Amino acid sequence: MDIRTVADRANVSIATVSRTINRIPSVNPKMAKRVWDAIRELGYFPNTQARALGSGRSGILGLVVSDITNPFFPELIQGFEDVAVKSGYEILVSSTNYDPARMEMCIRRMLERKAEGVAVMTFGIDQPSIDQLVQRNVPLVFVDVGPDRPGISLLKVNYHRGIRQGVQHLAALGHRNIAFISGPLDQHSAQERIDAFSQSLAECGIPLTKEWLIEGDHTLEGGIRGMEQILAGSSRPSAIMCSNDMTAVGVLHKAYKAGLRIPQDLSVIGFDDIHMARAVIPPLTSVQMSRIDLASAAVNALRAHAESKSPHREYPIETQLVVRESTGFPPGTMQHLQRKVAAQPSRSARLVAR
Amino acid sequence: MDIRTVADRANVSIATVSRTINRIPSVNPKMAKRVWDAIRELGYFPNTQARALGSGRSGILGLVVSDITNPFFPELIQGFEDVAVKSGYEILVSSTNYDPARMEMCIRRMLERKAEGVAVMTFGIDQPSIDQLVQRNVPLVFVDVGPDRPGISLLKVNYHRGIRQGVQHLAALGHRNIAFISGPLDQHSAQERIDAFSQSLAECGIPLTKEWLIEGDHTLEGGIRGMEQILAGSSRPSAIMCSNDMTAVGVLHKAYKAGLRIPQDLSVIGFDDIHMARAVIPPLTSVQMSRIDLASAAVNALRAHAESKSPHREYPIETQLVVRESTGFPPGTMQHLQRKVAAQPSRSARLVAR
DNA sequence: AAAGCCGTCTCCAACGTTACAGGTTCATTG
DNA sequence: CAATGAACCTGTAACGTTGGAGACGGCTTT
Repeated sequence: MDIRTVADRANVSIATVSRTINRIPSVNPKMAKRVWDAIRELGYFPNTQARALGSGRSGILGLVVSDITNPFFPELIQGFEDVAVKSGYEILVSSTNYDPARMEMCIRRMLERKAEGVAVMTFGIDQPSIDQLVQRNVPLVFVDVGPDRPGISLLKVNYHRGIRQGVQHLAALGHRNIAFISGPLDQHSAQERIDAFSQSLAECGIPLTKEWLIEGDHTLEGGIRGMEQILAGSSRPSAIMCSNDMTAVGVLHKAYKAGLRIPQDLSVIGFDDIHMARAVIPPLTSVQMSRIDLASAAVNALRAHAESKSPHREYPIETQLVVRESTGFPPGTMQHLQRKVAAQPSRSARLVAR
Repeated sequence: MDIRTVADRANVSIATVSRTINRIPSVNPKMAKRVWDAIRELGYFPNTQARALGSGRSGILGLVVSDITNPFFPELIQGFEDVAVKSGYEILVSSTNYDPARMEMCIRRMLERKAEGVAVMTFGIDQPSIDQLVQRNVPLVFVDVGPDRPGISLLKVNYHRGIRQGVQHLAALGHRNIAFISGPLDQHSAQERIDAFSQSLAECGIPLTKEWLIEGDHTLEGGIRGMEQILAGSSRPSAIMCSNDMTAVGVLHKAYKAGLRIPQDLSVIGFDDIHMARAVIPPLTSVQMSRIDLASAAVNALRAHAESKSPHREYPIETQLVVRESTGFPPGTMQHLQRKVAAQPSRSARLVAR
C-alpha cells in the first residue's frame, strides 16, 4: 500500500495526497477530507525512507552518549526524545561505551542515516571521528568544548557554581580534608570539574592534597577503586566529592564494606543528581545538572541550525547543590558530638531538600 | 556525493559499485579493488534510505521497552544492540513510559521506519496497538505471552525457578512471614511472578497472607509506597520479595528511613539483578534474569523470522537466585542471636555470590 | 568454424515520496 | 462577454539505490 492507493481511493492525484499529508495550505478542504478519509480507511501511513529520499530531509536527530548503562544517560535520552518528538523529529541514539572504535561506528550510523544534527554527549570527544561530521556540515552540539565553526554549538555547563556550593557546604560543616574522585582525565569535562573543585577549595582557604585527587572513570567500579585508594592512603579525608553519582554510589558501597558510617565517619557528595540519588542509603547529597535543560538546549541548538534560524554558539546550563543526608559534620568535632543527641542536625544545614 | 560519483571515479557502472559494496561474489577482484579504492578516496558511504527503498529491506530491528529510566532496560538495550549489530542490523529503540498513547506512537514509528521485526519488552501488552504490527506481518517477539500466530515468538521466562530459590532461601533461614510487592497487576509478567511466589510458598508449607501481597509498579516510588503500606499494616513480615530491583531499592530506602536494619530486622530480595544491585546498601539478594540471554534470544527469534529460517515459537529464559547481604535470619531467632557474635554468618547461606 | 556457455559487465526499471512546472476551473472585472 | 488571475489540481522528474534482463568477450565443445 502506498500513496497511489490512497490517491486512487480518494480520486485525486498523488501530489494532492502528498500535499494533504504535509498540510500544505493550498489544498481544498473538501479534497483534504476525502484524502484523510481514505487514509483512515486504508490505515495508510507514509514510508519514512521514501519521504526522506524525496525531500532530502531525514527528520532525524542523533544523540551519542558514552554509556547507556549509567542512569544519567537514560534520563537524558528520555528528555531528548520528548523534546525532539515535540519538534517533529525522530531520534537515533548510539552508545560508544568509551570505545573509540564504537564511536567511529556511531558517527557512521549518523552519517548513513543522514541525521540532520547530532548531539555528542560523551563529555570527551574523539576529534578525528568527529571531523567526518564537521566536514559534511552536520550541525553539532557538544558539551563544554568543541571546534569553533559555524554549525557547532556548545552546552556550557556551569560546573563551578554547583561544585562551589558543594565545597562551601562541606566547609561550613567544618571539613578541611576533602578528596575528589574525578572522571577519566582525558575527558575535558572531567578536567573542568577538577578545576572547579580546586578553585572552590582555594576560595574557602582549604589546601589541595594531591594524594586526594583521584582519577576515576565515572562507573560504579571506578568509585569502588577510588575509595579503596583513599582507604589505603596515609591519611584519610573527612569528605569526598565525586565527579558523578555512580562514582559516589561506589564510594558509599566501599565505605559500607569497610564499616564506615556515612555521614558520621565520612561525608560524600555526588554529581548529576540521578533519580536514584534520593533513594540510596543514605540519600546522596549531589550537584544537580538538569537533564531536561541539557536535553532541550541540545535539541533547540540542533533545530536552530537545521532550520537555520539564528543559532547561538553557546547555551548555558546551570548546576546546583541538592543537600540530602550523605553529608554531615566531620568526625571528632563538637558538632559531631552534639549530633549524637539531636535527631538529624544535618537537616539544619540543608540548602535545598526534598 | 553518491554511488555515481564512485562509479565514475572507478570507471565502472553504478551496478558494479552496488554489487561490490554488497559483496556479491560475481564481481571481478580487480574491479572490486578499483571500486574500494574510489570509495576510500572519496570517503563515500551508501545512503541507508535509498538502499532501504530500493531493496525493500530496512535492516532495522525495533525494541520497545516500558521505561528506559529503569536500569534494567538500558542493560537490555545494550545487549540487544550488540547482538543486532553483530548480525548486521541497526536498532530503533522506543520507550512507552507505561502510557498507551506513547505505545501507539512507538508502534507507528516502527511501522513507518519499516522495522523488519519488533521485540516488545514491556512485560504487559496493549493488544489493539499491537494488532497493526500483526496485520502487517511484522515478526514479533513478546515476553511470556502473546497471540499465537506465525511470525510471533515468545520469550518464556522461567520465573518459577528463581523465585522458588528465593523463597526456599528465605525459608531455610527460618522466615515464615514473607511479603511480596508485585508489578502492575494488569501486566501478565507481574501475574506470573505472583503465581510463582505463591506456589513456592505453598511448596515450603508457608501460608500466603493476603495483606502482604501488595501491588507495586516497578518503580522506586512504588517500592517506597509498598514498604509504607507494609509498615502501616497490622503485623509485619520478616522478609519481602520484590517484583524487580527498583522496587527493592525503594523498600531498602524506606526501611532505612524507618530505622529498620537490613537484614537484621528485615530481609529483602529483588528481581532482575541489575548491575547496581551489588552496590546498594546492603548488597541486594536478587533473582537474576539475564539481559544478555533475553536480548540475544529476542534478536535471534526476530532474525529467524526475517530471514525465514526455522523460527521457534518459544525461547526459554532461565532465572537464578544470587545471594548477597540483604537476606539473613529473621529477627528473634536463635540464629539471629548467634548472628550478633559471628561477623557475617549469612555468608554461609550463600548460593551464588560475587 | 559455428555453437554453446561461462564470467562479468552495463542498462534501466523499479522503490514511495516530494516539489516544481504547468494545467484547469471558475469567479471577477472592464 | 472575453480577458484576467486566483485557487487549486495534475503530471512528472528527481532522490540514491537495487536487482533482473540482457550484452559482450573469450573460452571450450562438437
